[in-house]
Amino acid sequence: MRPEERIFRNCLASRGLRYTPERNIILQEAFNRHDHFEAEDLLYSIRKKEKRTSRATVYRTLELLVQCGLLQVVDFGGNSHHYEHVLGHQHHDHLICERCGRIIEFTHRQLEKLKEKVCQEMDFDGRSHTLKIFGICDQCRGNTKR
Amino acid sequence: MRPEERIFRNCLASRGLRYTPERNIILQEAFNRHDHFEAEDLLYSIRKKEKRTSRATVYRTLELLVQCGLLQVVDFGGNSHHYEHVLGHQHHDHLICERCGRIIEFTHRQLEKLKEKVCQEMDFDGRSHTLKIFGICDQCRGNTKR
DNA sequence: TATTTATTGAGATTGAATCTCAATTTCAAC
DNA sequence: GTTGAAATTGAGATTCAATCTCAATAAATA
Repeated sequence: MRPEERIFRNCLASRGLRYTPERNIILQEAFNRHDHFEAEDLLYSIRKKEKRTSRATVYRTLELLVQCGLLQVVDFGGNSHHYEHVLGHQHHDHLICERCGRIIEFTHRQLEKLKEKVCQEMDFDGRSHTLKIFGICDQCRGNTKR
Repeated sequence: MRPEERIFRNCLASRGLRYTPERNIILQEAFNRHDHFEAEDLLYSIRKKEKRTSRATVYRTLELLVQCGLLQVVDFGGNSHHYEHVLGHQHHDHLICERCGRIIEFTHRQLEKLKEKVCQEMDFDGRSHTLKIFGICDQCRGNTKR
């Protein structure tokens, strides 16, 4: 059994909830993705495969996956939520290209340290953070056009 | 004339747009605020003062104020955009209390440096950034309750 | 004055997300 | 395997911020 499935099953069980076929399909589909995705995308993919699932169930299950620590909500400034995997991915932050919309992940050791420092100075119990840097990516800078 | 008004007038003029009474009211109201606000809040405040303005105009004018560099959109994870002043406020980042929703601003010199470094390493032309640290604020930690 | 262009506002529309509730499924207890 | 309690689902309604439409109006220019 894939690790995400075991975790999801356990998390559900611990709350008296069931591992249903629908939740299975949505879990599979969410973990087939290798980058950020939106709820509507996921719904669309599932329906294209003739697997019937309702919009409500997709949204509900994504919420459960977040609560179980398998997914995370990331906001990139659009009008919809994006999700990304937590399991098997160390914490990272994002570079966002304002021209092509590409999202590039990065990590930097010093950032964690800096965060600690800020929290100490501000007397804040920091638990998580997001850093987004907006700008122009290398590919777009290469293109003089547009 | 207040600096924000001069800037707005200039910015509009340079694009062949007009400084209308409605735009004036919205500018005033936006700059009376001293913290983050939402478009609907602003509309409500204006209407409470018997100044008639349409929803469409508020949204359109806020967009203009962003384009003119007077306001900035900030997302705190809710379902609506928040705006904050740019003019007269140096760049800052945010601590967000997950318990009481309080938003605390902070700045840290090292963060700017770190950003430069990351961009250099990633070959990215960074233009702006946002760092949000989520956690529990000092006040809420003081309250053992809840 | 006539013409062009920008602006406004009421209301319709969009679109993501959530909610409702009857029908269905699952599970545990008997 | 029957029964009852609880969880789950899905179709469609609803919410809500945000945007769009378009006719009426206002301002600038010729």
